[in-house]
Amino acid sequence: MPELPEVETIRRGIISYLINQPVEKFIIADKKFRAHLLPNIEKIMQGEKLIDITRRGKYLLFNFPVGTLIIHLGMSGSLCLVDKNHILQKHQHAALLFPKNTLVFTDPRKFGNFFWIEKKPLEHERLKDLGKEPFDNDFNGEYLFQKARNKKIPVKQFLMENKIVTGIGNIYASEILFAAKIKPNQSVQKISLKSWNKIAECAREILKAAIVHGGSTIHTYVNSRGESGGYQKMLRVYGKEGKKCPICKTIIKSFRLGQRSTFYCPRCQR
DNA sequence: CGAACGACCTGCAGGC
DNA sequence: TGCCTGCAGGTCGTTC
Repeated sequence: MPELPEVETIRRGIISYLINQPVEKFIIADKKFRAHLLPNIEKIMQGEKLIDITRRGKYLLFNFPVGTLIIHLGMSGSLCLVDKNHILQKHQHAALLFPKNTLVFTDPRKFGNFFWIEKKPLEHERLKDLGKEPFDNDFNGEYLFQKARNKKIPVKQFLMENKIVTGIGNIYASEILFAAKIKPNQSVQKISLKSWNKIAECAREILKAAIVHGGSTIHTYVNSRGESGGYQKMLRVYGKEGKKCPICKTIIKSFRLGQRSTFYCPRCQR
């Protein structure tokens, strides 16, 4: 579900409701989801005031004075704000109760992860090797070009490597390469600096537009209504196999690349 | 070392 | 209606 735009949309959607609020209670409803936490975490977090919610790649960081709760939503995870009297439903594995709202973590497939780290969250094992953020000033064609040396993989898989650039997943990788007019299976060895610049530029544009429109999937995180994000209807190739290319009307094709479905226009992308 | 692939989970759509 | 297969927004660990 969540790539960078969805995670960022969640962050923006909940932060104003929760910032500076103390945690009244932290509930772990399902012991089997991937909660890498201390046994006494409920006690540790009780009464702690939420200082800020930040993001690194697809990870959300809930910063408290005593430490940081790091949340990754996996494939099917979501966070939503519900009323105080909410009763946890199926697949709702954890909840953070604040004075005015409750934040609920829902994740049918249980690929999502919770971590707790006391100091320096960016040095957490899962975060320390992440690549550049697409919106970093020095994320550009030159950076990608350098990273691609010594690599022999298709460009789409390259863009989905979090050690190269964080936050681009299966949907946006296809969308970005369509915008950049590059074939998903093009070897990174064959891509010119000029094309890398185009890819970097398109990545920023696509991701920015997706954030502005509330992501492609879940949109409303308040009162738990799971609506589609506004960017869903702006997708140009992802999930469009058999439909016409919005630019040239050629039929969009799809194939498997690295075990992931991949979409492209055979005429626009070369 | 990089690259390929199975594993982790549950739900749903489609074919028979 | 039910069973089977394959697929779904991610990423880790193992193997070659």
